Amino acid sequence: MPRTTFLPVVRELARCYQAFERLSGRHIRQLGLTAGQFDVIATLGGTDGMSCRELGDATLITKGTLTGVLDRLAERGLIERCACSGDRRSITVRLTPAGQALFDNSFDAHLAHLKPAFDQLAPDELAETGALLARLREALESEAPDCCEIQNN
Amino acid sequence: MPRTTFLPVVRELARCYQAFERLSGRHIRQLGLTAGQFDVIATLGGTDGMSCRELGDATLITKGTLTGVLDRLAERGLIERCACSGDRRSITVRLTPAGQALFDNSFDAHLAHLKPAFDQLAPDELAETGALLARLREALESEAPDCCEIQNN
DNA sequence: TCCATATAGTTCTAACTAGAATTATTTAAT
DNA sequence: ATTAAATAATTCTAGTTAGAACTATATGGA
Repeated sequence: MPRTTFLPVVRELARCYQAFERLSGRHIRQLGLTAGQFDVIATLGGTDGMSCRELGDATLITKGTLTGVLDRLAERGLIERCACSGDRRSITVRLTPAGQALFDNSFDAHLAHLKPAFDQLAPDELAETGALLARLREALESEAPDCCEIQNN
Repeated sequence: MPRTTFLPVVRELARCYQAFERLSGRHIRQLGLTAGQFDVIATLGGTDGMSCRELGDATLITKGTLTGVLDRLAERGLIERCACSGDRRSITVRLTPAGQALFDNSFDAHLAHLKPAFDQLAPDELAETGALLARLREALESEAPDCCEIQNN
């Protein structure tokens, strides 16, 4: 019996993700940012700030890592942390005017950098890819619950 | 105009890859290995060794990183490096008997750990996912050539 | 009120990451 | 034979990674 029908899919998933990171990362580095830093800037752009928790959820950056990423962005004056919510455990992270300016100047340029690659697929192919990836992700998540929330059995 | 038809796909790609890494990594860590270490063991398993270059290509591990991964595997006696090829710049990396035993004991178990997730998709869905990922990867790679091999224009 | 538990963010550790620079060796062209 | 360019692996740097431990604050019972 063929014991690994899914291994080729795993391989393509990894290679595809890596190819995206390479194309995307090359441009982001030209902006003087890392992938994680750009992710934070792009997520905060157009909002009036969010907590570390929300930011971590939106960006896929783990909370332990997020602290360091925010430290470096704050050092460069691109974001600011303030205790503006009622909960004193929580902080609100927000783009500074400089961070907002960077977002305005770089986000569309970054999309333009990526667009030619995605234009090579037909719209319905792209949509189908997204749908299948979502299905696969749900399957993977159902076997690896985010936290300890193993639902009864 | 909708300026970002492809952003949702990017998002799903990242989330799906991360979900896989989480499911896979959890099991691999129980074996006392990291993802990269397991990748090397799994790639070398059943072969009679390969060079760092071949290993890097097969595993998606960058050559700078590979040195460190191999160092740690060698420290633990799971792989060995020897200068067996004609080219004295090159080394051959090979599983030791202990490494081979680890491969024999863990590879099938790891597949079994992943299988329930992939079983949630129909075979033709899996095949279609793999095909679309391959198409997207090719598109991404065509815009970000691996090295400096920009083909004429 | 007091206590157990949960949550927000930070800190810590070992390992991985890309990319650039370095060393040793090989190959190709003079 | 000699030199220039290419290649294999290692080293180096700054940053990211997951996970676990930690501190501070909040919340929901007894």
